Amino acid sequence: MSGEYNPAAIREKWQAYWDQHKSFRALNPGDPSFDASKPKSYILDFFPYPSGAGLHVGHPEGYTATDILARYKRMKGFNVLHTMGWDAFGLPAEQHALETGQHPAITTTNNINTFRRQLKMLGFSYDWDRELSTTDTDYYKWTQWIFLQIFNSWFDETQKKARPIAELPIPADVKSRGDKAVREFVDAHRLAYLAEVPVNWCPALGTVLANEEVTNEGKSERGNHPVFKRPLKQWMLRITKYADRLADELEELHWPEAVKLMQRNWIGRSEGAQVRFQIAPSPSEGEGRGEGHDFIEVFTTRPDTLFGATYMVLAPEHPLVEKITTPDQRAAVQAYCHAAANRSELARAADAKEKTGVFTGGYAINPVNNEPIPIWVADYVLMGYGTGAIMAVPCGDQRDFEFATQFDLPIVVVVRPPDAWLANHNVTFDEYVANPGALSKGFVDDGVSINSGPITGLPTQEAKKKITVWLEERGLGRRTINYKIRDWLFSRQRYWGEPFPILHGPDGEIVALDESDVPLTLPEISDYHPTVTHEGDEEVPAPPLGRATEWATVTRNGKTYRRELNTMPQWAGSCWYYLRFCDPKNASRFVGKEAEQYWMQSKKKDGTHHVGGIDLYLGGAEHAVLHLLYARFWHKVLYDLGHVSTIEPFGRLFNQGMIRAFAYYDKRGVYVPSDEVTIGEPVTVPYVGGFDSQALQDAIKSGLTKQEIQDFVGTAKTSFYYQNEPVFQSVEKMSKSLKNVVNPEKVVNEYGADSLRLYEMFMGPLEASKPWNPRDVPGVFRFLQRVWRLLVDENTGSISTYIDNAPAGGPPDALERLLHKTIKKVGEDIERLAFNTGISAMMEFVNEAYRAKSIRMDQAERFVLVLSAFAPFITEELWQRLHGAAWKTSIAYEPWPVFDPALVEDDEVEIPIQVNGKLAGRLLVSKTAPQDAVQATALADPKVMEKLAGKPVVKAIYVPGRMLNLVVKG
RNA sequence: GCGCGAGUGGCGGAAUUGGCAGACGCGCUGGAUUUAGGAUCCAGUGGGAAACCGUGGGGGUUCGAGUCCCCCCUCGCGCACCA
Repeated sequence: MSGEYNPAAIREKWQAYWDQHKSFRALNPGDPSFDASKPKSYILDFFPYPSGAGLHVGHPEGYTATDILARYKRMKGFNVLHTMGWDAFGLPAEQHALETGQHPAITTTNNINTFRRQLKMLGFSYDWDRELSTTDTDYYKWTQWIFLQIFNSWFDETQKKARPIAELPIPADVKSRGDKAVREFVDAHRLAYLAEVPVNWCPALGTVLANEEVTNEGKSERGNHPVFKRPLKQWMLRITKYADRLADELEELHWPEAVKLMQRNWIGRSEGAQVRFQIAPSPSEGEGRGEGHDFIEVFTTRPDTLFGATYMVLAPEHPLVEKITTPDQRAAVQAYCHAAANRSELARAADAKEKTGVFTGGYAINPVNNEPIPIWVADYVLMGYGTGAIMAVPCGDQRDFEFATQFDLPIVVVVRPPDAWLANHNVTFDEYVANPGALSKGFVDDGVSINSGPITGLPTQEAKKKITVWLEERGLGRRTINYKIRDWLFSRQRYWGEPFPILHGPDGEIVALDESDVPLTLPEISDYHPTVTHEGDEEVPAPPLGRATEWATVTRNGKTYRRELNTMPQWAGSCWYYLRFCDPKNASRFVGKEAEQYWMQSKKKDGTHHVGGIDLYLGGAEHAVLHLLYARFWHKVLYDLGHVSTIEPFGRLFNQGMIRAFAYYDKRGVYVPSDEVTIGEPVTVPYVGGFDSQALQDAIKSGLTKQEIQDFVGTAKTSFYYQNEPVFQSVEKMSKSLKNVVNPEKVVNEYGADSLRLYEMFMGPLEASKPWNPRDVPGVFRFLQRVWRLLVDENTGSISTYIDNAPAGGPPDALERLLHKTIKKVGEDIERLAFNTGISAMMEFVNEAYRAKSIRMDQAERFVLVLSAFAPFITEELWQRLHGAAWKTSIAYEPWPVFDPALVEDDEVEIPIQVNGKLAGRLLVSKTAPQDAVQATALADPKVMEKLAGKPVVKAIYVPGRMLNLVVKG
């Protein structure tokens, strides 16, 4: 090898070495030579879906960050668990199979091979012996096993935890009704159950879709086919039982607050009251209607406004609509409900500005004042939330207010707004009460109850409590908690997923396979298309697994059973992979107890256990809600059943920001090719700020001239040119259509893996969304070249002449001090995932050593150690070269260098001298210098004297080692 | 509409607790070396001739504000009739 820095050759050499020596194998408790005295660190990436496109630059961003931390922790003496696997079930491979006929397993294997090869190029220190794929039989065996645990348990409300189904108490009256009744009772309490639920049904794809697989236009994300809401019998997981724990137990986690908030919002816990409204005989209809026990139950968070309830609204799907509607309103109501049924929920929400609705002709009795109030049907009330019916209080709710003003329904003010609010809206209290509809908005916040019987005069919070008690005493209502979260729709009509370990008996009996019967492997089929069958008029999904007729039929004890033909959603495999990584080869358990306890339990500084065991879980924000919520739910079930030892899986969570791309467009808003844009003199040109290019083009098309638009929008500075015309820079998502996708493999080939790693970390804060600038990559490459030339003689390839072989020790020189600072700074920055500033500190050190053209051998070694967490390839090579014949093994387990706190602090510092807060001069002083000495020196400084202009100092603020501020009058 | 986050040179960004704004890198300018350079090295680089002015805009607190408070603007993300 010649002496020049050759990243490609170095990469190949060390990649092979690490592979051969299994350098990053992590030992488990019980393994020979496992060192139990070391602390552990479990550092985990969101595992990828191995798509056909291979790695994009977003993958290495997170993976490099965790790799730096993993390498650092290893050098700090931790046992590190750092692993990689594949979330490989899912729709793309199946779609590919539909198009090409290639089995999804083949596509998946090919894609995994590409991903693995590309990841290995980047030098990540994964324990590749622990690699797993959710599609491995050995893996999904245990996914099915966990499903069986969920299926075979129920939620005990008193203990607030899951328990084995065998422990479910069966009420005597159920028992007395026989085996079938008992079976149905049990099935109705399982955490996994079959239910008829409204789902997103896409006939063209032949499958049910999750909400997030449906676009805002009510089309399928794949293929853009229409999607309808319809009831279907599907597998559900009872996640709602865990709503409180999922919300409350977020508290202790070291997670971004934004993610916690998103999860809490998704769970959507709100406290209020359920209130019963009797249905009244309609005045126009006379007697005979609404007799018996008919009542409408509503949920409200504002029971204090009950006296202002002037009408009620039912969702169009509400079961009582038909009963309540009077004959003369029937046609209108039916038409309205029919129209609502044919619009997706999303379409209904889209035109939320316009309230629609129709009067049923029926009335209900307001339980607090016995007033009859009209019952309407309107689609702003959703069947899926609360009871599907509301009491409408126009004065306390913005939507009710809008509806009331639109349909001219009475508005009764029952909450007195604060005076400030009234003043803000230019009305007096009397004017507001007399005519609240005159304003464009009602008052919906907390105030003081008025015209409200027993709660009149009480502030909102107290009024809520008192009226709830009042209702409870009279049997009219009770305190309730409502959640937005729904049970988890857990089945898909697809081939490429985990089969359910479930049999259906001839009489509708649901039978789970024994634990010893899993894995239930996917059968081979020749056609992956889902289809529909017809049951009467109904289209019923026929999942592709139905084609495996032999597989699907099972005979037991002379009875014929049909296998469940649905498969599990892609989320299933990712719900527990972090547990399998602890013990991936275990054949008898989903994870060995000892391994689980070692890797998943994490101690806090005070010695107590952290609620969640994984020390760092890092990935994109796109999984902020669903994946993390589902995985937490499974984990809690496993905890309740005694299978895992922590209540939460992910102690610390971090979201990396998205890497985007610069894009350039000209004054007409047309994109120009990025690689032909040049930088020139900054000029000020008319600019269409606030427009994106599409909006701009639309504006031009709609008749505005370029000049008119420019006059309207002002000017901006640009220094980018395309064909001598100034162009504007914007930041966009990388996309195939804009042709701005950066391929990491190309960057590796051009600059080396270390440069790619370093650049991705140097771009900016890990959590920030930031643009990829190809122009900046050579900067970090040059840094690595400088490191190389500092330590290696380019002509001979032996150790550089800059290296001074003086023994370590002796009086600390400036470089030694800087090295100690660098070691401290880089270590701290790694811990807080601030890699960009750590890299800049290393650059400063190299610049300094380079300026001096001299570095001691022991300093060189310590610096290489620090750099090795970031740039593993070049540092392995340098480590070997620095040691010559004495070299033994990889740098990866060398101890992280220690810094001396005394050498990190400078004794003498330059501090600013300010006069009235403005800089007047600088002074080199001892850190511990007393104020009077510093002040005396400062006052003698000519520049300071000039600033003071002879005025007396009335006050002086001195922060030792930081600054001195002299305050003068005037 | 509601919630969260952000706005700093020509560009990416730094400033961890209210204490020298612009670290580090890119780009640019000048010089050295070189047959040549998209290589390397050295120096300079917020604006302004200067006094001074400068962290989206306006106000405030403070000896002192990029950082804290109030109002507004812009961008990004999330939720979106959740009663």
